[in-house]
Amino acid sequence: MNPHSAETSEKPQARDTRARLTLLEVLKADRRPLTELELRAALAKRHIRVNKTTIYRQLAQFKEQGQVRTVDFGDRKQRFELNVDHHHHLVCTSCQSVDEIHVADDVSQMERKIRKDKKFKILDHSLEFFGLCQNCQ
Amino acid sequence: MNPHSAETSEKPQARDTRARLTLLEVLKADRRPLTELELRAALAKRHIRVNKTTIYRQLAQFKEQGQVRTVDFGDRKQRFELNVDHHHHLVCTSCQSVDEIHVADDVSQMERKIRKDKKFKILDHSLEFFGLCQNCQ
DNA sequence: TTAGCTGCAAACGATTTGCAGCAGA
DNA sequence: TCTGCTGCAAATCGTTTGCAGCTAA
Repeated sequence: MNPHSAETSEKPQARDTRARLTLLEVLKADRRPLTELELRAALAKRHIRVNKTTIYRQLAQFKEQGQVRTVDFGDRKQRFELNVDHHHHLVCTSCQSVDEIHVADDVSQMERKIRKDKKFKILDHSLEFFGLCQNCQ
Repeated sequence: MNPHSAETSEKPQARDTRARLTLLEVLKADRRPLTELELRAALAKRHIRVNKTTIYRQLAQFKEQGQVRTVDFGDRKQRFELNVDHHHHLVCTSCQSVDEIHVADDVSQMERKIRKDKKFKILDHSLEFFGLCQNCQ
C-alpha cells in the first residue's frame, strides 16, 4: 500500500508549486470572481508567469476540493472565486465593477417554498444582479 | 426620404420568411429555453431546414426587439425563450427536465432591499435553480 | 525515483463574420 | 428593384486535451 493514498484513496495529493500557491494568494486578495485572463494578469504582476492551461487545471482542482466556485455573468466566460461565504453579486454593466450581497435568508425562504410547492430538491442556484452602481447612475 | 424608414429610422424591417415564422411558432409551442441545436431540430421536424447561422441571426433580432430572452444554465450554451411573463427555472441535473417557477414578488422584495442598502440600480437579474425533480429524487 | 505539474500546440465546441446569391416587399 | 435574408466556409474565442519534459516530495 502506498502510505500517501491511505486515507484519500482516489485523489492524488496536490503539490505546493509556485503557480498553485500564488493563485490561491491572488484569489484571497482579490475577493471577486476572476476570469482566467484576469488571474493570469494578477500572477504576472507578482512576476509569476503561468500558462493558461495551468490556470484552468489548478482551478479545476480547487473547484473539486470545494475551495473555489465558478460564477456565471452570462458572457460565456468562467469566473472563479474563493468559496467562502455563499454570496451573490451586483454587476455594474457600465463600469464592470462587482459588489457582493448576502441574501441567503431570502433565497432559502424561496427554496422552502419551491420545495413545498414543486417537490423539487434544490442543490444549487445561480443568482446575480445586473445594473448600474451608485457612481454610474 | 425612404417612406419605409420614416418612423423607425435606424432599424431595418423584418421580413416574414419561412425560417422566421416557424422559429417563432416553435418558441411559442415549446415553452422552455432552447439551444440553437434544439431549435434547429424542432424546425427539422416541421420539415424546415435552416442553417445555424440563420438561427442565431434571427434570435439576435428577436432579442433586440424584446420578443425573446436568453437564459443561462451555466453550460456555456445560450438558451432562447419567448419573453412573455418573467419567470425562472427548476433545472433537473439528472433528467435535464425544466420546470418554471414564478417568484417575481420575492425577487422584487430582494431588489428593493438592495436598492435601499447598496444604492445599486438593478436592471436585470439571473436566477435559476438546479437540483432534482420529483421523479429523480 | 515517481507521481503530479507544466508549457506548448493542437483540438474542440459554441458563436460570429464575410461574402455571394436568393427572395420578400 | 432594393434591401433584407440565407447558406457556406472560415474565423473567433474560451476552454480542453495530448504529450514530452520538469520538479516537488
